[in-house]
Amino acid sequence: MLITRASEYAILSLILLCKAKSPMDSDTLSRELSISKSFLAKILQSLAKAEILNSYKGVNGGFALKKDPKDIDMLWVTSAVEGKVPAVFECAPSLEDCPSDKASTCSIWPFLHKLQGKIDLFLANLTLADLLND
Amino acid sequence: MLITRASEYAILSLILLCKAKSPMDSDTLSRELSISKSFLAKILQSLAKAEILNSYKGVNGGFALKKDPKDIDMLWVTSAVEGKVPAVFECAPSLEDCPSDKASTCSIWPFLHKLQGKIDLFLANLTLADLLND
DNA sequence: CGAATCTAAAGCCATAATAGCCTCCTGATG
DNA sequence: CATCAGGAGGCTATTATGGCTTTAGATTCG
Repeated sequence: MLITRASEYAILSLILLCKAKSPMDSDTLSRELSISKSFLAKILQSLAKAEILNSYKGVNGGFALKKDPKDIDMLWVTSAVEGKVPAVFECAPSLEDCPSDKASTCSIWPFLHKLQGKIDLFLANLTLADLLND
Repeated sequence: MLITRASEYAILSLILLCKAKSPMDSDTLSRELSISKSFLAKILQSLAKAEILNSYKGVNGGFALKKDPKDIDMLWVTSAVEGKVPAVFECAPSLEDCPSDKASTCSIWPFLHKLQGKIDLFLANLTLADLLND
């Protein structure tokens, strides 16, 4: 969980960038999507750092997909934008870090772990191409 | 998207309530889960309003599942707690409400609609029983 | 029955995180 | 070197999270 608007905006941007074959600048994207320009700029920068987008400075610069749409999955996108894999619960990824002394006998950790696995699998199997095709 | 901690806490509570066969009060649940008592109380009230939980006042009162775990799906839970179906984007559920004059020719709506459908389907097909079994 | 007690329900207020705004800096282009 | 667009940081507004208090319904006991 913990999926915020940043992930939404990232996906929307990727859809537009996928259709536009030349780089689009953040200003154009924010106008097209009616999204806060500065917030979107940070999101695009995150996507660039994650190697999902290429960024180009200067005249006619902007952002463009760095990968094929079929190679861009939503887990990657949300992780890049949220700064981490959207975690169901802080303790879910690793039992070792559990602050509780009940770590080894935690009654809900197995279920959280399962839920997290299902969410991750869903996001990982959903690519940008899946959203564009069919 | 727009899935917050409230949904997490709701799921955690349901898992515990599923295992405890007599009603648990919000105070006990908040201690078991190390969650803010007052915030959890509001979440439990939402789940009660959505007919997912029964609530009992007075001595030995608390909350208990109203339905069978296999009949409680995550779309229902998140909708109840977030106050609405977690929407990818405001315009996604209905094209009619689109504030843009490009409604009928919106270049991303079809993709948003598809994404929303996939998320809804995933959540709707994931029941509390699924998290407890296997 | 009536009082005391238990717990949900509902409101208001404080804090923390997210979303959005603005300005300056950096690198690229012509 | 003038201009364009990304990079980075600080600041504000909005929303989410959490705390606290009061009210209301249910139970127990005398």
